[in-house]
Amino acid sequence: MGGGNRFQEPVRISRRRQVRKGEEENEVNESFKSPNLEAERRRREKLHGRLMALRSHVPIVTNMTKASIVEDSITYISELQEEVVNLTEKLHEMEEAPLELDEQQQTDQIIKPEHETIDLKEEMKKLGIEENIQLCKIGERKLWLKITTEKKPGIFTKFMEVMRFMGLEIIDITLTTSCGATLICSSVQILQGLCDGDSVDLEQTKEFLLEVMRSNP
Amino acid sequence: MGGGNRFQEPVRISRRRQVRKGEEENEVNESFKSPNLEAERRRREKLHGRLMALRSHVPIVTNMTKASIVEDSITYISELQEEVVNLTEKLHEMEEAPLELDEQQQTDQIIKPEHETIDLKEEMKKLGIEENIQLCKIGERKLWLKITTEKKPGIFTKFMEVMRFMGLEIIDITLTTSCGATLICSSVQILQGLCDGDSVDLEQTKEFLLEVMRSNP
DNA sequence: ACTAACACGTGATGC
DNA sequence: TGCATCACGTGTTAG
Repeated sequence: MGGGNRFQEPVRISRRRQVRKGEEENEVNESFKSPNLEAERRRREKLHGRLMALRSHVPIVTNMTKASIVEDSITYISELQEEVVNLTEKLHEMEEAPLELDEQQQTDQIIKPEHETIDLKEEMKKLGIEENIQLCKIGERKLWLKITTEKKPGIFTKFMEVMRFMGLEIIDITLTTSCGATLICSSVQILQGLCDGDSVDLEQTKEFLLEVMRSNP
Repeated sequence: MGGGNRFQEPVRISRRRQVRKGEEENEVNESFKSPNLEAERRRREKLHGRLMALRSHVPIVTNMTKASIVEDSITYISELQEEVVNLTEKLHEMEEAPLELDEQQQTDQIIKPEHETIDLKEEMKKLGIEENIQLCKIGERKLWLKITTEKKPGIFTKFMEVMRFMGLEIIDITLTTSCGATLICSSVQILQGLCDGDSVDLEQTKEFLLEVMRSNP
């Protein structure tokens, strides 16, 4: 792209002093003829301004030249259009399936209730999920715990009962079921017992929980 | 917007036969001077083509005039940009929380843990929390529900029992206690009953839940 | 020297 | 009659 690139600055002073000849006239005119001279100027300015405005709306400009501005704006419009299409697609997908998950098997399970849960435990082990309990002391009288286990109908209720039995008050809790497995995260407040002086016997608590969770309802 | 609108068709035959005068020359030239005449023509054609292409990319065109084309393209770009912003916003909202909450009072309350539990119910009412249940159908056999209520020891267990009784399987759930109030958000799968042909009686379900939650343990 | 891009003034063309 | 827009050819400037 050679050549004088930058927009040429307006001149305004009639630098062209030319002679015009009418069809049958012959004499030389220094005079000024142009009924629409000013109008044309306004038109040019207008277009120029519009182009500059357009340029300001386009993030990437390869060249300051008029044609390039228009060209870049075209490509930009195309990009925007495609982006809009993609976003709407994604959004519609999301509306149908609010949870991300592993896509496939997940949604199949959730959307079609169908036959429930034959061989949950095996499915879980196939997928590499194992029964697991983690405990963590996060405060003087506070615990955080994570439980992964197979999905059983009464598991959550049982968990709540155990918690109450152990004198643990639920501060907050989240439960998620997926692929025949259940994940529970919760932080609890220690109300009574279980507090051996200053410390809590985490290992013992963990074993107890594990045992209870494993026993069938 | 008066004036010759439609693009003027190219003329190509030099219809202007003018006399040019050099700075100090005076004689009349019929001759052809134009080193860059053809180049200029190509440039014009180029810009023209780009403008037409731009016009073809913009759905709404108020006028065929050059300035209008550029102007319309600007507004179109703005619309597209805004749309993109809106879509991304919506998408992000969806990723974080599948459904909107009431915002305000909620977050304000949740942030301050402070002193525990004297006059729970009164405190809740002071802060403007009222027992509230929202239900929302988010799929063929799926419900989303939000419950705000006062903090009661057995409320969560009771909730689980009620869910099981109603044939609702917990897909996921979060519980948060704060300032003597409890917030429960959950999405559930409808296993049995409650499904009246295609639709679910949300209002009835809601009333039932409300009643159960209000009754003391 | 050569090319590319610009602003200018002009005649023409519809409204 | 104006008025707005166009294409054209040109002089000019910068790479």
